[in-house]
Amino acid sequence: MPLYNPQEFERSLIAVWEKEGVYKTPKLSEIASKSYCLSMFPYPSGSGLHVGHVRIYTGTDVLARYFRMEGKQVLHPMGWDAFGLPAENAAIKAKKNPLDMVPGNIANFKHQMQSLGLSYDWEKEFSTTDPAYYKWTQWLFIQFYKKGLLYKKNTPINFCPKCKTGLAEEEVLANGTHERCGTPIIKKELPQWIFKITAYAERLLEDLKLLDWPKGILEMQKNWIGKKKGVNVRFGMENSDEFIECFTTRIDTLYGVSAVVVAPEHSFAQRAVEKNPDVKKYIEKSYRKSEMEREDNTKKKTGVFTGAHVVHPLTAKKIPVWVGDYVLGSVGTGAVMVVPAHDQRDFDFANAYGIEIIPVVVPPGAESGKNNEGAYENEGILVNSEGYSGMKTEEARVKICADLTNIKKGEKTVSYHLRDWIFSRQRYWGEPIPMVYCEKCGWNPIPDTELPLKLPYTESYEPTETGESPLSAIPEFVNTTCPVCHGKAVRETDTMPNWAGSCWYFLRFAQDKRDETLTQFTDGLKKLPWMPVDWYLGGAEHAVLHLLYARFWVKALQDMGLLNFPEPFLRLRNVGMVLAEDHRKMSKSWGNTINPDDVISQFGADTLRLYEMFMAPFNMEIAWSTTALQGAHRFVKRVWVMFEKIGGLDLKSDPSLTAKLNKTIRKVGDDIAQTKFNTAVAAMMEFLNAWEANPSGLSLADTKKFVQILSPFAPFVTEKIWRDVFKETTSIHISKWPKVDINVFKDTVLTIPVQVNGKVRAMIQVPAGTQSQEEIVGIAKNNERVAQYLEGKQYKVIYVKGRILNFVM
RNA sequence: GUCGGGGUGGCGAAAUUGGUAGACGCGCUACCUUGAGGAGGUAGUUCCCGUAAGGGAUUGGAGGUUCAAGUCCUCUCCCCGACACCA
Repeated sequence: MPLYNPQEFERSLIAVWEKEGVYKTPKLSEIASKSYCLSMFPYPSGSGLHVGHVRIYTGTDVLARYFRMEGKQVLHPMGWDAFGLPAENAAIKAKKNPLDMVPGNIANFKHQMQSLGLSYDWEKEFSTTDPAYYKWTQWLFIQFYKKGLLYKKNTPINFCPKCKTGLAEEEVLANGTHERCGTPIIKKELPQWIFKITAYAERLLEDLKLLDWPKGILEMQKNWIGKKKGVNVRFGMENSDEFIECFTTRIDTLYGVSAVVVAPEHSFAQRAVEKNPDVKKYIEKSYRKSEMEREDNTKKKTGVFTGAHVVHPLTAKKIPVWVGDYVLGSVGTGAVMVVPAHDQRDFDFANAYGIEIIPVVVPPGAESGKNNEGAYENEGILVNSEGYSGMKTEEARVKICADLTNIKKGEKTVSYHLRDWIFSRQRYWGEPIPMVYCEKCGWNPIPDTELPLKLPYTESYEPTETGESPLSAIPEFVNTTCPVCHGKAVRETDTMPNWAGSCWYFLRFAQDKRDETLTQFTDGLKKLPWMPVDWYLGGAEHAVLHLLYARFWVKALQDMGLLNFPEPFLRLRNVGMVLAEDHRKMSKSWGNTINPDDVISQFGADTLRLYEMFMAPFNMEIAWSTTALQGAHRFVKRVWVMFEKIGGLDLKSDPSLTAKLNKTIRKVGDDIAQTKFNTAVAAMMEFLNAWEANPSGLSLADTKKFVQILSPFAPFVTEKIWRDVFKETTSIHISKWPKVDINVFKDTVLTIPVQVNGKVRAMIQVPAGTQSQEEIVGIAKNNERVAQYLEGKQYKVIYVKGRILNFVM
C-alpha cells in the first residue's frame, strides 16, 4: 500500500457505494428493529455547508451506520427546507429569483454532503419547494381549515419598515428590532391566517412525558406553554351591565385591589379613546413601542386614568380604571387587578400615580403589614379582608373563588402563556395559501384537483411598500372563480411561513410513494411504520418553535385520523455550535470561516469527521482548532500505516491486546448509542496506541474488527482497507458489528489502590480470584510503604470489593 | 429578574455516577530520525518543594455530610443560553 492519500480513493468510493446501493432504505419488515435517524434539515444557503452542519450530519451518520451494522433497518434521509425568509433574503441580496437560485444551492449542498461520506438514501430526497411536496402541504392546510384550526383575523402585527413585511414575535429581538436587519419594528394591523395552537396547549404539555429529550429542552417547552391556574374575576361597570375581566393567580389579595389596569389593545381602552383625548394620545404612543420596550423592567411604568370606575365584586367599592402599557393585550385577559401591596409591578405603578396601597396579607406571626419598601409577594395570613381575615392565603384562594363563583362574579380558570400562531406571511417565497375569497361565499379552499397551487414565476418578488404580498401584484394569480358559486373571486395572496414545510417533512421521508393519489397519500399516512423518528439531532435554537409546531401538527393530524401516533420525535439530542478559532461566530466579515471543502481536499473527509466527533461532547459548543485537526489526521494516518505494516498477515493473538480490543468494541458501541462520540474516538485512539506497541499481537480476524468499529466515523479509509487488505467484495458498512467476546475480558491480576486515611499510599497486585477481605488486607500489610504508615497504630479497615482498600487511623 | 446549562492542567477535555482526579488529543521540553513534509520515533509534561527517593497542594470560592466528594447538601462568585412587567 502506498502513502495515505484520501484524494485517491474517496471520490471513487462514493461512486462504488452508489452503484452497489449500500445505503438504500430497506423494506421495513419488522418494526421492532427499525431506527429512523434524522438531522434537522438545512435551508440551502448560497454560502454552502458550514462546519457546524458537518458536525450534526456526521453525528446522525455515525448513529445510522452503527445501527445498520447492528442489524437494524435504518431510514436515514436528507432534504431541503428551501422556503422562507433566509432563502428569500439571500435571493434578494443576490438579485436573483429564488426559484432560479435555490436549485443551484441544493446541488452544491448535496455535492458537499456526498463528499463527507454521509450515508443518505438519496432516493428519499426532496425540497419543501417542490410542487409535488407543497401540494400536500397545501392539502394539509385545507384539512386544518376544515377542522376549524385556522381562522382569519385582523391582528396588530409586528412590521419591519425596512423589509416591508410582517414579522412573527419570534423574529423580533429583545431590543425591539428585526432579527435579520436590525431595524426597529412598528405595529401594523393586517388580516392574518391564525392557527389555533392554543387548543392543543394542554396536550402539548401533557405529552412531554412521552419524550426522551434533554431535560432543559423539555423545561423550555413547558415554560413556553406556561400553564397557570388562577381565577377570572369580573369588575362590573358603574351604571351598566358591562364588566372588565381580570385574570389573577392571587385572588386571595382581592381586598387589596385599588385599581384596574387594561392593556392599550383592550376593547375598553379602545372605547375610552373617543371620550378621553389623553387616553388616545397614550395609546398612540404605546403603539409605537415594541413589546420588548413595554416589557422593559428598568423603565418607569406609565399609564393614564380613563375617568371611568368599576365596582369591587365583594365590597362594591369604586375602583378607578387605568390604561397602562405594562399590561399586555395578549396575556391573560388583557386586564389586571392592581394590588400594589402584594405585586411589585403594581407597587411601582401605584407609587408613580399615587394609587392607594392596601396590605391584605401579612407573614405568619406578624401583626400588621407595612409595605413601604416593596410588595410582599409571599404566602401568609389575610388581614383587612372582612370575613376572610385570619385565613391562610392558600385557604382564602379557594374560599374567595368559591364565593365569587356563587355570585357569578368569577370562576376558576387556567391560563396559558402560549399564543395562537400567526401563519400568514406577506412574502413571495413560500407555499401559496390555497384559499379563495368571494364576496358572496366568503373564504373557501380551492378544490383538491387544483392542487398544487403553484407559486407563479415573477420578476418582482420583493416585498411591497403596502405590506401586501408580492403575489397581490399578479392579476393572473389573484383573479379566479369561487369554488362554491363559480362567480368572480380573488385568491389569498399571503404565503405560508417556513415552518410549514418543516412541520411534516419527517412524515414525507417515511412515506414510500411520491406521485400518489389522494387515497394513496392518506392511506400511506395511516401506516407509516418508520414513524416516530427514533433519533432527532439538531441545535437547541429550535427548542420551542419548530419542535412545538411539528408536535402540534402531528397531534392535529392524529385527531383527524390521518396519523396513529401522538409524538413525532422520540429522542432528541442537541448539537453544540462550532465557533471559529478565535471563539467568535464564524462570519465572512470577520474572515474567520472554515470551508469544509478545503479541509476535505487537504486532509480527507475521514479526518474532518473524526475531528468534529472527537473534540468535545456532542452537545457542547466547540471552537475550531486547526492543530487539533492535525491530531485527528495523524490518527487516520497511523491506522493506515498499521495495515500497511501488517498487510493480511494472520498473527498470533496476544491475550491482553485481544482483551483490550474487546473492551474497545464494547465501549465504542455503548458510547455511540449515548451520542458520546468523543469518548468513543478516544477509546479507539487508546487501542491504537496499545496495538502500535505490540504490532504483531492481533489475529487477522481481530484486526478486521478494529476496522469495523472505526467505520462509522471514518467510512472511507475503513472501506479502502476492507477491500484492499481483506479482499472483501461487499461493503464494510453493511457488515455485521463485531461481537464482544466476554471471555477474553477477564483480567488475571487486579490492581487495588491502598489508602491510609483516604490518601493513596500504594498499589497492590492481587490475583483476580482473591475474594476475601483478610487476604487483601494481608497482601496490603506486606507492602513496605503501607506497613510504614500502619506501624504501631490502631486502625479500621474499609474494603470495597475490587475497588479500594482504606486504612483509617 | 426567572428558568435552564456550565466552571477540572498551558489548551480541548476524561472520570466506571460516592471509590486511584487529569484517560484521549493538542501544545510544550529533551534526544533521535528524516531532509522542505502542514513528517516520524522515544522519553517527559497538573502545580509547588526536591538531583532523586519522596512530600505537600489541587476540580471557581467558603462551609458541611462521609472511612472516602469533581460527583451529595448549604451558602456564594463568575460564564453561557432561553424567556422576560405572564397578572
